[in-house]
Amino acid sequence: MIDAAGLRVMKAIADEGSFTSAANALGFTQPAISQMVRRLEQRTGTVLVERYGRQVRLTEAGQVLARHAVGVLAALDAAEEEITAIAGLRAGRVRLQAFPSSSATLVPRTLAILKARHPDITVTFTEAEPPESLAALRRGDCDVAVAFAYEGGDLGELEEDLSLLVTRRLMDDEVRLVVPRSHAHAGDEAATLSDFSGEEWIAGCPRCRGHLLSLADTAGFRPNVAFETEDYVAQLGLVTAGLGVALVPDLILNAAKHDEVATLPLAPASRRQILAVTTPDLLRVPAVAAALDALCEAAGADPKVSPAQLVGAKG
Amino acid sequence: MIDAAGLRVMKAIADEGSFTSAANALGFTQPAISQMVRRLEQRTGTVLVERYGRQVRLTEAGQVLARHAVGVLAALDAAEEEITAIAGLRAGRVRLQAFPSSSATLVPRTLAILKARHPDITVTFTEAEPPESLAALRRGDCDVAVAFAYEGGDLGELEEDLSLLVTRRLMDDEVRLVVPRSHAHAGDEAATLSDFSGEEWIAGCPRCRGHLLSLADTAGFRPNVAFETEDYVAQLGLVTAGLGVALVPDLILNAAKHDEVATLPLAPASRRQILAVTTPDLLRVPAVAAALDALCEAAGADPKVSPAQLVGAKG
DNA sequence: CAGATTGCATAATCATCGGTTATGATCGGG
DNA sequence: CCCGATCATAACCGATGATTATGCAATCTG
Repeated sequence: MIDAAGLRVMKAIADEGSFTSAANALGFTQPAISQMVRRLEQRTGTVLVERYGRQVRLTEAGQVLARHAVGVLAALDAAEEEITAIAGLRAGRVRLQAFPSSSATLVPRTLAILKARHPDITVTFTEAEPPESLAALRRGDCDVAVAFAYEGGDLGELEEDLSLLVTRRLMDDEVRLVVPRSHAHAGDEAATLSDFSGEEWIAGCPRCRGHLLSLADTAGFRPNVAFETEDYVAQLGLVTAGLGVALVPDLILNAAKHDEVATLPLAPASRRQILAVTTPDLLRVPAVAAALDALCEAAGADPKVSPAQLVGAKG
Repeated sequence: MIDAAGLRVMKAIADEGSFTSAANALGFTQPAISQMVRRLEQRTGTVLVERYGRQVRLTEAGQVLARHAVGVLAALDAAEEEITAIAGLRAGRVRLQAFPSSSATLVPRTLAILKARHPDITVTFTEAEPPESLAALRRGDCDVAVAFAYEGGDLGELEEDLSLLVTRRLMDDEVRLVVPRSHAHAGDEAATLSDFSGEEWIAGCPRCRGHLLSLADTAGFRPNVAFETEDYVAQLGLVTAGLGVALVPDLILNAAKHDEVATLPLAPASRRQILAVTTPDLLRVPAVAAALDALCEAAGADPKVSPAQLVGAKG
């Protein structure tokens, strides 16, 4: 019944004192004001302005509208300002979820970049394994999920349902075999998995364990998994103690101290892809786009820095 | 840029969780919501809803709009409610100005009627002589002015400029000659003004004095005005004390005690019209219209009661 | 007092907005 | 694997809300 335009007009009349001035103030012509008032009057069924001679005055009802206009228009302006702040990255929120081993290096670097570039957007970070983070993304509880996908026997097979989602490849994370320094193969240039079929194995998270089993299956053995822990530092400790060998991604080795163990590249090499995942719509949200850019940059997936350089520099 | 309709839609989506439900809640069809959202999105340049599969969720920007919608829509409702209250006489204001001698009878009766009939409208009353009350009306500081106009030598001549104003005739107020009980003509049925050319006169307000001079001029003499006071009770007191004679309207005589004096109708009779004056626009304001009706009723100008009856009953 | 000026109202016109119905595409469930 | 639910799109259409042109009345001015 009453809309913002009507209120704006009433307030302009109250402020300016005449239809003509109100029209000028609003950038309209005088007849526009005339009929706007007439429409308002017949909509509300009340007299809003009192015409006396060639001057107009607001009636009580008109003053009521003009008075309310102040608050309503202010609220609308505030909403608009908030929206444009979000659009202009002067505000906004990104809810990031990343799997634990990325929290050590990738995420902190991303947050630093984001903070430096857009200090006014607030970033929320939650540690979550890909199944949960992707579920949160689907549920709407998360804007960007950092996940990983092993390149299994059949290359490119992603272990999660990524339909309806968009992914951005951040980096390839090579998986290495970690053995004690004292191990017979510790000095090898590369490790052939079948050489370690008799070892005791230390497995990581469920999906990593699945990957280990898959690789071993290809190599023709079934590994003897003696320990399971999601804590990579603990895995390295167990290897150091000579209690077994483990497959550990580069991403971890770059972040955790591992002087006491030997890390061998696999032959043939095995990698996992680190992916940033979001939805097509969120991709167009400035803050989310900025977060994705920061992730790429932190991962070295930016055109200027090739993934190889980055991995090489740290390995 | 953002209007109330858009906010209403965003809030409905937030509340209902889907376009279809929102459309039902608002009484629209689903495509209406679809394109409303699209318009809003391209106006603001931001993504407002996130489509995931066949469900929609608000983005942060969308939630901002939905959040602001609550306040804005509440304010609009409040404004609308105030307007309809005024239209329905459940609220509203009338600023009444009346000349002093009407304050005694006419105005109190009017206020009582108004209060009984529409207890929720607030009436402001200011005592003012017609020139000032009409000026206030023109200035917009008053909604209804109760004025009087003498029917001078040339009948129907109104002493005020009533262009642009509307008048409603409330009653005819006959002017009587007031003389001491002891006066030689105290027992006459009617008074011929020329018989009193030698008297000392007690004049009232400037316009009443003007009327006296006009009547005397017609009767062929120039009255000797010994006293001037706007206080009618004082006038009666002066007459009682034998200090002179005075022309006093019936309206006063009906209200003030005057046992000690004789009141004679003039021959030929002289009257003043009591008028309610307002502007054409204000006439359509419910509270003003109600006030006018009450005035008419209080004055007996209502069709059911003729002015003659009323005046006769009280004289 | 007449004429110029000012300010609102009205008429005719036109673009856009904001709704409708009809239909298509796609996701999720039986 | 098909069906139902949900959103998107297209075509259409009336009402809204602006414009220009003009009229009329009040006020100011010489």
